[in-house]
Amino acid sequence: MSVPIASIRRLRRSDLPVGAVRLARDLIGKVLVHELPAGRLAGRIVETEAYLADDASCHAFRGPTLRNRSLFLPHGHAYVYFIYGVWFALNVSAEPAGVGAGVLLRAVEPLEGIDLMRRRRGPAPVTDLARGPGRLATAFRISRRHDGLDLCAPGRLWLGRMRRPAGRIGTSVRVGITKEIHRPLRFYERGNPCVSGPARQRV
DNA sequence: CGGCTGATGATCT
DNA sequence: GATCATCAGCCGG
Repeated sequence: MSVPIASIRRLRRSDLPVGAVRLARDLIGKVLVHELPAGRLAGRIVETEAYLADDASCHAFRGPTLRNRSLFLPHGHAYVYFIYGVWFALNVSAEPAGVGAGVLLRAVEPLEGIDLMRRRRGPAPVTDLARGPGRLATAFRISRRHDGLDLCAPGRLWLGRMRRPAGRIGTSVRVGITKEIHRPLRFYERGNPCVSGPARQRV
């Protein structure tokens, strides 16, 4: 049973920077919260990637479709997609309405609800529970239902801030893509063991 | 620890 | 029919 952290405060839309690169950097050290009947899940965001409107690896690059339309909502909305037939991944829309761009949440450091996360993820070290976008969505029970949700509106899924500041932020190329592979659009808290991938990816 | 590989289904061409 | 913003499990060092 994890102890609730009293001072996680909701972020309003005006607290979030506009623009995928700025938002991706800004979300490091912020908190993802999902309130469930069984308890509250919370985790510090430690790894993100920016996907830009003019970026061939962004799902919105070729214009809106049924799948990617949430990326065109005003910044601060959830875009959830299903990948590899198995996983969901959570993004935050990043630009004004009509511009398709977002920030992929790649990893969080679990703060609250660790038992609940394990119920979904199985017995795993705390550092592994939400280490990677698919694991994060599983641990936080994110699914297609949450696609299009306003993360800045009153609701169960939201972004927050806490006292603890972000550590040093590292930058690198993005993981697992085949287009625009050289753009430095991945951000992470340096040295944090909850950052995804092999050790060199969190230095 | 790190590298490799098969699984699995929605989406778009 | 190809592709895919991944992961668990397995094997070698």
